[in-house]
Amino acid sequence: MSEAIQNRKEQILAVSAGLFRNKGYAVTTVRDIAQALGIEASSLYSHVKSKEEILETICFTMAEKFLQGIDEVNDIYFNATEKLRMAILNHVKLLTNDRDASAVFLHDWRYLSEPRLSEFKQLRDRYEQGFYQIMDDGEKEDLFDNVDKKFAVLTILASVNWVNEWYNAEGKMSPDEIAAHLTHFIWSGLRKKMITDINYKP
Amino acid sequence: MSEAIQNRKEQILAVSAGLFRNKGYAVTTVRDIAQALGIEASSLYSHVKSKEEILETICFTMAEKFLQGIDEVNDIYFNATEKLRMAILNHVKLLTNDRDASAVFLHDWRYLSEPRLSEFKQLRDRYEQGFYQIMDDGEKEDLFDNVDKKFAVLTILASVNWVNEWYNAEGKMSPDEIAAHLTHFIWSGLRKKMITDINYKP
DNA sequence: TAACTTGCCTAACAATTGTTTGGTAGCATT
DNA sequence: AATGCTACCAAACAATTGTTAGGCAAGTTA
Repeated sequence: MSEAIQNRKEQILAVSAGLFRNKGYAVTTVRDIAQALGIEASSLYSHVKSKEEILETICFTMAEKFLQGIDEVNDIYFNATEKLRMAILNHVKLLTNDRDASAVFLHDWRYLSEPRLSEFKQLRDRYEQGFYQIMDDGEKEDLFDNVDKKFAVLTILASVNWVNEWYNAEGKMSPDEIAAHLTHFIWSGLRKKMITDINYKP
Repeated sequence: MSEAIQNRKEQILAVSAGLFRNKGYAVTTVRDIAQALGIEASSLYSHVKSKEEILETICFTMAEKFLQGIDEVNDIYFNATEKLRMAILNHVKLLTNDRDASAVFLHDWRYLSEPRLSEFKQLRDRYEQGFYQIMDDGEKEDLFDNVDKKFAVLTILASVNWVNEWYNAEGKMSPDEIAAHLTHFIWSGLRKKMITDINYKP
């Protein structure tokens, strides 16, 4: 029960995440997973309760990481500029560190069944809420142009999530560079124009 | 063969797109589709060759619409500012006009099988290429800050595609307003700062 | 050495999948 | 009135799905 299983279980999770990302959860069979591990399908059930348990574990593990990140950012940093920068950095780092699990987190959660599905959505909302928090701060600090906050948050999340689709570990951009670019790009769309432009340091 | 079938076929496509969007192509069964139409599963095959033919039709029909839009924009307008504005407007309008088919176009194309899958990817690339074209124009016109063009295109597409996830027909934002906001947001991240800021009209 | 546990196996299962076959009632055309 | 076509249906199909049952060889513990 101790280490051997734990390792095997993590293997199963990693391999499954890879398959889910490439083919999608729904069309990945337990036989696919087993084959990728060099064992028979039924052997999986020594380590895992069901196919869906695999999905759950991946989704909720990633959700916790994302949440922990945004909570830390909102705790540690004091102004909205820093917060936004660090929130984006955290997001991009999580995305690029484990692309497989991230893709499952972003796409395949919809195949969870109740009540886990609702729980997951709540976590997602809480994460989104963390970004609203930053927007509120920025507004109080009078940093922003007249922006629709909901619109801004959704567009920010869209840009950062899409990184998962095109990021290439061998590409010329490091996660930090990507985050910096994104932050610059997004910040340009948010911040007060003309006056603050002069003080703006990229 | 003439109108009745044509209408029925369009019904099938519309209903299928809705189901694909809500549940995903892979977990939508032909029995689901049939039930939504009030007929039996086998009856579908009087109108449609296979389940995948439905997916193909939806994906390629939308692909053509998107492509036609970007081609027109690049033909008709002369400067990059206008082109970008109109390309985004076109994209948002297509997305909001048929949310179901758009969602299938964005997400479920991956379930196409070869050779259609490769053909589809080509069309997608051509569409992306249309945006690169605009970036090239903008560079020649010296409108842009020092931006990584690939990065810019991907981020633009990310922002506009995400509209499909949260757009609500009953919401307070019209497609035109969304497009205008997005254009403003994106343009802020691209254009030359300070100097052009003064001339910028939102 | 004996007893247990672990991690895998073969074989089978019930359910669900997309699709095919053959038929039929209603309609339009001749 | 006879013919043919259209849009549907009931029934069945072969394949694939997630999962379970029972067993067995290896290693661990007593």
